[in-house]
Amino acid sequence: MVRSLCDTNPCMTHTTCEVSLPCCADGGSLSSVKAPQVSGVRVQLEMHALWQQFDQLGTEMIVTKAGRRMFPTFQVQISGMDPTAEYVLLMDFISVDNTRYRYAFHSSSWLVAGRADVVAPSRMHFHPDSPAHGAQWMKQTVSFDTLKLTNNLLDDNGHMILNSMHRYQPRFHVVYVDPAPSSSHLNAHRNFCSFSFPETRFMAVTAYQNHRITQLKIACNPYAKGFRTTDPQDR
Amino acid sequence: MVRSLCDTNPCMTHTTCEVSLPCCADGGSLSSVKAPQVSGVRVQLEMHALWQQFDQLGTEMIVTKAGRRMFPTFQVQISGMDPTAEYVLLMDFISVDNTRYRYAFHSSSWLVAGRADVVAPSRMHFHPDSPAHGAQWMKQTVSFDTLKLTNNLLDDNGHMILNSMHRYQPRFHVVYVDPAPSSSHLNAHRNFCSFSFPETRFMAVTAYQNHRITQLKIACNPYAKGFRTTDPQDR
DNA sequence: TACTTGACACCTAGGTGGAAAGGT
DNA sequence: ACCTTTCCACCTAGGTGTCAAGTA
Repeated sequence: MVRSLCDTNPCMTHTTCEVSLPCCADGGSLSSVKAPQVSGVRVQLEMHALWQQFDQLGTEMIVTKAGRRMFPTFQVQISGMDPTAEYVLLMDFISVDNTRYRYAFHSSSWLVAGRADVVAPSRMHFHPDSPAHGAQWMKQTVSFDTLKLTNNLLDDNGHMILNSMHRYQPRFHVVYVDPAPSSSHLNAHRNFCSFSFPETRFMAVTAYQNHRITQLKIACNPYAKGFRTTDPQDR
Repeated sequence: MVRSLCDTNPCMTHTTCEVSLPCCADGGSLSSVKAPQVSGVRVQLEMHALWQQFDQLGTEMIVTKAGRRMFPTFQVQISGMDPTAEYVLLMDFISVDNTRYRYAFHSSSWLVAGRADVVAPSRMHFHPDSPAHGAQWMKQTVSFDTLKLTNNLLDDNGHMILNSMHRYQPRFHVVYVDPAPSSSHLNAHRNFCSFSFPETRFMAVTAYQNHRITQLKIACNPYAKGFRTTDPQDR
């Protein structure tokens, strides 16, 4: 099931929508003329049911100084690429709002705690297999399992820097590597398309707040098997 | 210290020598005209002292059905590449002679046991980072630590297929990826150079024969630490 | 009070040679 | 007799949440 379209209409529904790269954002009129290598690209989120299960509780992702993996892992199945063209795949994380949150244990809900802190340096995470041909990307699931989240503003390990107690939306970008170097700058806005899956939004935290999130992580993440007690809800 | 030269003279000394790719072997007159992207490439074997220590005892490498890593690992430091040119790095293993061996425990030596068995299918192992630019290859040691050896003639995991009780010489190849596709076939012999380090020769075995090799492996390979007794020769 | 850090036990994943069994 | 295969305990390497302590 294709869950994302590579068009430029700001999408307000709760399914999927396309967003522009910050550096290339325009009114939408220019970016609607996409290069044929990206215009047909379709992206499907893997482990969709698991993401939804977390999203319904309010997904939290741990950030640490050393860097922490995401769970669930962001994985996609891609189709519609030019098999012979070369692509770079990358991710970034954008702030969902300008808000700092706090968790109210008594009501088990997130409350606004003020304006967002100073914005962390925005980074791009290139998929380590980049660049590769369309055929390579499409033949199996593309996984960002090595991506790590950190709250260390001075991180020099290339991890994604996020502010704890802030909400983020992961974004996925497909960039066509134009073999003509002269045109690649002029047509940069034509050579990529971006995808956001609202069910992958999450709150960055240094320790889990919602106990039901903790339990779901323990139940589903194989590395947390040591904390399982009853109800072996494996895989 | 540069230990290998990219020339075409068959080298009979015990230091280093260049060998041609089997498919491109010629009299030597043609291949002496190398493309500038490979003519200056120099390769230095890492862990040279360790390799020599094993070589003096007669290096053995385990082969298994599932595939076994090499120890020591084949690692090289490269210089002299064109930083902006693209290269593919690969390895293969050639039979040192046409002989099958057996080990005489009483004399602790290898004896000829007849003609070589039917030759195993020859494979190339591409370094997983291939292709990459010269600058990338040169900036740090290139390691073939994921390469595995197998004695399974029907292996479909891409491992290197070797015959047990036969002797092999690892070879390392640097291939310049010519951006002009039409010329890459015509000039294939100009676009690569190869390196052999005699101290990396070894006997393929399914179980270690020389006990001193076993002890040296246990002493130096961190994964074999469980078998260490006295003399903590830890790295 | 509210959040962050670091040490820790407990996992997954997979690389070692040993030892016994299997094969020819 | 000689070689190969399989299972195993013991490692390395690193991903989990917990808990106590630290910070402001």
